Amino acid sequence: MLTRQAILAEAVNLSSSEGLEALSIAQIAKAVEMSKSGVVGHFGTKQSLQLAVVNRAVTVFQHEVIAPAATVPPGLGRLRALTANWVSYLDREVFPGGCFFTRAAGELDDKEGPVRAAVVTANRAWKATLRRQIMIGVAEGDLRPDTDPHQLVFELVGVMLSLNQSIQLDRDPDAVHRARRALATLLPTQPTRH
Amino acid sequence: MLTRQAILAEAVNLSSSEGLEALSIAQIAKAVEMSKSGVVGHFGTKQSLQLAVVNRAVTVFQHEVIAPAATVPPGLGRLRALTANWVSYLDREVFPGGCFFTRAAGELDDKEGPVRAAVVTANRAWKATLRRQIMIGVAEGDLRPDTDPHQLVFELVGVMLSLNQSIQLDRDPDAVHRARRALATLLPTQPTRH
DNA sequence: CCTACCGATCGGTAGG
DNA sequence: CCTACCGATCGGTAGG
Repeated sequence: MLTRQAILAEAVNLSSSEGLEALSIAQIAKAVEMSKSGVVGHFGTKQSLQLAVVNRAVTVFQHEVIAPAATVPPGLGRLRALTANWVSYLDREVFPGGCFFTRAAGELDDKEGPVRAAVVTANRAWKATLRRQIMIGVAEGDLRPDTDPHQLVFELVGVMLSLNQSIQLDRDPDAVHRARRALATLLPTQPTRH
Repeated sequence: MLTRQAILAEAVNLSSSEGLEALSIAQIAKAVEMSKSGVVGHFGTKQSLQLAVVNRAVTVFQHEVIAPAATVPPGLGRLRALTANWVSYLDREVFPGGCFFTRAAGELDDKEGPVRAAVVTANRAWKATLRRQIMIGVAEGDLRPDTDPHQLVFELVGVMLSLNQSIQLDRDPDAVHRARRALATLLPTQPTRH
């Protein structure tokens, strides 16, 4: 089990910077100083390994972005915590090469199969988390009553995708600042309660 | 020269759906019913082929998105035309698998070299085009005087990245509607002159 | 967990 | 433009 974790950690890093498709059992084996068949033994096929990698990335994301926001009361406050953690997660490059899911999404667009499905599920769950906090924020009067939760999620995700690209492609030192400004426009800064 | 164009057309399609890295000379050769060395003869190396593909994609993008907006007067009007064409370009899937540049950007994040540089240049030129129209719009009083052009470009790009992902990953039939709503929020709907 | 091997595919070259 | 080949790498298996 310990080696399995070591293999997975290496596989997540490799697939985050080289891509989920380019993930190579041989490369992982070399990185963890093991034979190729030793690696295969833990996962069976490359596809199972890819699925395990996606699940591991989900765990990391939950730990880095979602869990720390759980201490903040639901609604606009938690929504702001979630987006702030999200910016920080991209800024700190928790995954080498930027957001693991953005990268995986781009790669798996066209390829049907369980790996794509796993990424879609993770993405959907994350959007649902955001939407839930938006709905609570609306119900509590901290967000405008005519707020369309799906629409706001769409726009929040846009800010994060733009941030990810600005960091990774443009290497723009102002990227984080821009993202925070955009978020401030989308979300009221001070949760003014009742 | 005709065969070169045929090879390029095939290469653009392949790299748009499979990725610029996964581009395979052998696959292209099969697709255009030619020998591998026949293909190589036109480009020398895989890297030159990739560069030619990027340039070809730039030409397509200019033809589909930029050129049709040239009839509209510069400023907010043209900016709105550019973004509308951009939405249409993603909606019609001019490139199979979504925006060629978004995909390439995600893939080339980490890999230094001329191919990455070409994508960065193309991306920068496009952002500069948007920024120029924003500045004219501000100067003409059609956009708020406190508009930060870089900031607005960042947010416009976010809308398009979110649209691309919604179409390609989520396959959300409301994606285009969401993008248009987001754009309407960012850009005044009626260019009210003087 | 290992070595040793399989068939397939890769980018690229030699020689014509 | 072709055939024929190169060394490298791929995912996966046999047999231990």
